[in-house]
Amino acid sequence: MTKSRATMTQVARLAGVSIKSVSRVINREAHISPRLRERVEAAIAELNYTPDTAARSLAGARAFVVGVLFDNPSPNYTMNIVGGAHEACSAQGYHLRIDNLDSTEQDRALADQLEAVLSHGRCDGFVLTPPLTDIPLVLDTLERHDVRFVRIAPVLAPGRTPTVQIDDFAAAGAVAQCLWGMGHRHFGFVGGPPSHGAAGTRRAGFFSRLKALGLEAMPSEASGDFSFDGGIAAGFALLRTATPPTAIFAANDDMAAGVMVAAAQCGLAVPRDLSVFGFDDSWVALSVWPYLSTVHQPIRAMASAAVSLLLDHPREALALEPVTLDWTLIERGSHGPVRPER
Amino acid sequence: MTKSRATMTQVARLAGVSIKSVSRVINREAHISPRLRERVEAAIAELNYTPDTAARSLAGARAFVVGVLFDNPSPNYTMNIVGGAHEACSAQGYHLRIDNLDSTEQDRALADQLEAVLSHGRCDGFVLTPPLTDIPLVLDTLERHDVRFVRIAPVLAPGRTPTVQIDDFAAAGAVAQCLWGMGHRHFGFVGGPPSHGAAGTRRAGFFSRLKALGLEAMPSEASGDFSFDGGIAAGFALLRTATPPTAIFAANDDMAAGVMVAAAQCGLAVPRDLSVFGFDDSWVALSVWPYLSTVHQPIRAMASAAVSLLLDHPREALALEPVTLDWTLIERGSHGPVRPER
DNA sequence: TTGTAGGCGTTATCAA
DNA sequence: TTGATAACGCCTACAA
Repeated sequence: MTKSRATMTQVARLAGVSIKSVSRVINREAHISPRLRERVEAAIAELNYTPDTAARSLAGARAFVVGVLFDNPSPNYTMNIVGGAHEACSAQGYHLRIDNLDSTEQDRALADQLEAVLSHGRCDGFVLTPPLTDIPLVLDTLERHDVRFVRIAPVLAPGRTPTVQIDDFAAAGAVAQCLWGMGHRHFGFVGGPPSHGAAGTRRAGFFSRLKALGLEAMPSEASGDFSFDGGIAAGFALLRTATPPTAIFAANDDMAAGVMVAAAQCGLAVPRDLSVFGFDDSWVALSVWPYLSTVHQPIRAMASAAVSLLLDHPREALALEPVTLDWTLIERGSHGPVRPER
Repeated sequence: MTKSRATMTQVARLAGVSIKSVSRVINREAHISPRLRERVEAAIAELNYTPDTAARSLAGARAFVVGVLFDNPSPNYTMNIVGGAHEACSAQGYHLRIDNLDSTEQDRALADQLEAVLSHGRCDGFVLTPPLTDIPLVLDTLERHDVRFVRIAPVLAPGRTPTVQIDDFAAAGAVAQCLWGMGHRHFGFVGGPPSHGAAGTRRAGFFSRLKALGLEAMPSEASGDFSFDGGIAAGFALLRTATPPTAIFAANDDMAAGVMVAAAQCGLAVPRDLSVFGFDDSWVALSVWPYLSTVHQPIRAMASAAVSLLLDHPREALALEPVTLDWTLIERGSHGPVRPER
């Protein structure tokens, strides 16, 4: 039952062609007659042939390995990235490597971590996720080593490298629009740490739309650090004031969940007394009650796209034009119309 | 700066030995004189040599790939499994494959999924996670294909295959003990679906200890399905009764978080009016307020151990004696002493 | 458009 | 205890 896998030689024999021709078909090289290709493909199908990755990487230039570099505390986010990247890899017979860096380290230590990763084994390219995407040292080191990489949702120097992203600015604007449409006029915003640049973009999109809508008093602000704890603290800071906002937009879901906790502690019911909006549509959005209204970010798809970018383009032809995927406004239970003033 | 990696031949030349001897040292084979080994190791260190995985797998019997098979909806759980497994793999120069099966499929479809996974590429072994660990069809298929695998926290036929686990029974007993010690006498238990056998073990451990402690009225029960939603529903079922429990133990954290929501809806404050205990110490435990008291399960370590089991033992020497790791009772904010009867 | 020869870096076989 | 030498399955040159 354990029949050994077919080899290229066997395929060639069955198709009555040379092994090199089979190789050409497999690698979609040019200059092959349709007739030959057809016969080879038939043989491949009949033998259920799959090229041997080890042999290919030994003989050729490719390692058939793609790496994901991450430093994101949220397992939800990372799992989606890994899942999406892995899917794209495995569809093309590539392996996925994942390496967790610690960007809070000193520059020197971070550089060492990177060197270790790079010397660990051959790799055809890397996918970078925030906040690594915005650390100059990381980009510099990778470029110096002449390694290909694609960044996901970077903020720093967007045009510098191949990129996959969503339009954070527009999405945050849509949140503002939605809340405004429900009558809210007093807003709060919970931002992220400087290292997560996307928080800044979301803030800008939110504020900009509100201003365009005619809002005069800009939102009160508090800074979380993209964490649940930070969200609770920020929520208190925003809510325990003379004129608390009726709607709070947090730059990610974890912080939004924290804001909901703060609201409950303050005796405020969500969404009756306070509307809350998050960003990411991560796992936590469905682990709070009411379910969190948020912006869905297609993280898996973004990671897949990043890998495809890496694999589908020859070494020097990586488009620098960012690939921009669609976000979706997810209106669940944590927001609603503003209550009439008492 | 991009100096190409050293090869075995170069090491051999530098050490003044044959390439085969280097190979022997690398693979820790027997019958090598200390002197030779020493020289080879010096050369390896000097050249900073790392064996080429592709070449090794082409020439040898190993593929240098380990697979993780999962079907667990919780990204936290899966991420920890993947992280731990990956760590162990990469320490030994192995790649990690991850494959998501859908065990809700019909037998036939599930078998097809497995066949697809198995024919996808060579693999030196698999790590199975619940609930796949307890599906006879999966075990049978894997064994029929003569594939090595280790199960994590299986319930079905524990001695049948190499296994890594914790003592769910004892851990659940500790929860009972803790709650009992705080004066609770009216308990509720939220169980899981039959497919997740561990829920049954936890139930048994909880009930058994309570009985040993002298409790007469066994806990009221409700079944969630290991989900947040299920936990909310189960919480309502348990709480909206004439004599609601003062403490509820849920078989996992997601359900416990749901119970907390139900409690809040019922006007019960946690832990003042109701104590809640979860199991797993997953991400959600720190995304609710108060933080969830729970049992810490060393998931990463379990996955690492599973991979080590696979890699450190020759084909037929996989110990059947289960490897049992330690759990920890994590007492956070969701439980406390029972309130005196009103 | 197709085919031939050689080699990638390692392990396996067999001999010394 | 060591060392030649032949695979492993494929790709890169080059030739036809």
